[in-house]
Amino acid sequence: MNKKDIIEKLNKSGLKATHQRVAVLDALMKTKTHPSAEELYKTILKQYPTISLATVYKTLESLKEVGLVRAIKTDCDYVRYDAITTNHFHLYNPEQNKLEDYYDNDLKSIIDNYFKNKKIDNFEIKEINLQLIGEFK
Amino acid sequence: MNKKDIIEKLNKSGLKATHQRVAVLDALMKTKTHPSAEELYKTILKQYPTISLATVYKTLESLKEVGLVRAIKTDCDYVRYDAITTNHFHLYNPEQNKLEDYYDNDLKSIIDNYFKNKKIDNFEIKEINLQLIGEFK
DNA sequence: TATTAACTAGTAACGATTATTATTTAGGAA
DNA sequence: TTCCTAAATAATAATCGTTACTAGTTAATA
Repeated sequence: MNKKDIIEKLNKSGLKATHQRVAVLDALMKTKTHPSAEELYKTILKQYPTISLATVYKTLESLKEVGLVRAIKTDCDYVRYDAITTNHFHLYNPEQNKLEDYYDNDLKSIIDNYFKNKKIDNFEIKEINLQLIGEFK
Repeated sequence: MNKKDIIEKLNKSGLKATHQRVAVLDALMKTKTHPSAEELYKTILKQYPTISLATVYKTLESLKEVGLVRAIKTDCDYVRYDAITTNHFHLYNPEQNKLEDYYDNDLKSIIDNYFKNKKIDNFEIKEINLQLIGEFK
């Protein structure tokens, strides 16, 4: 995705398309490692040496609020981020601290269909968060 | 579950059955709110006024290592704990910061069966972590 | 181009968690 | 039972990811 598209994405979400926000969203969309704010900051510094770590945090928070970005909590002690593309799940290994996307439309359908029929008392599902813990081979 | 059973549980797991560990496990098993270490500490203080917060943290870590306790990460900024009984899922609302157990053997079977047939390349599942985000009514 | 609300940089502060260390204790051996 | 010792705890300092603060800057609109 090029810069124009990113700027449009931001504007559509009601956020000012600042250089910093474009840089953060761009960097996050380009990686598959689900970086922390700090990792993202270090990456962005190479292209944008004056950006502040606090800005990266604040930007991620703003992007999260408008739904362009998702925070992923794992067993590790910092938050990792995910540029939202489509519904997917995650594979995680705590020893390696490795986190990967897992796309599985079949499983997604199965779970979605399940909850179409089975309603939970006193709870309305907005989002399904599935993390598979295990070992990468 | 009474104290004797808790002590046995600890011994079976290879942990010394100290008063502190019994108190922590007992308190965690008695609640359904999935408390944080600090909340648990405050609860335990009433019965055990000399226990230290650091001990609660360390104890939870030990119990987690042997599989008697599970850490639950949510959108909120602290870790919540769960005395493991049987496989279950969680319902969570970020605004209310409310976290509840969700038992659903049907869904559990569906997912387990799904992964009996469908293997993920280069990944062996050890545990399935499902959080349903939504609104309590 | 001028205006201004929104945003950012730099840094201090916060708070959940972990590390440290002197003291205490659980559980096995004598 | 008493003794012994490795393991655990209490108290508190330190850590570190994240957030708050504030003076200065900028994107977007007229």
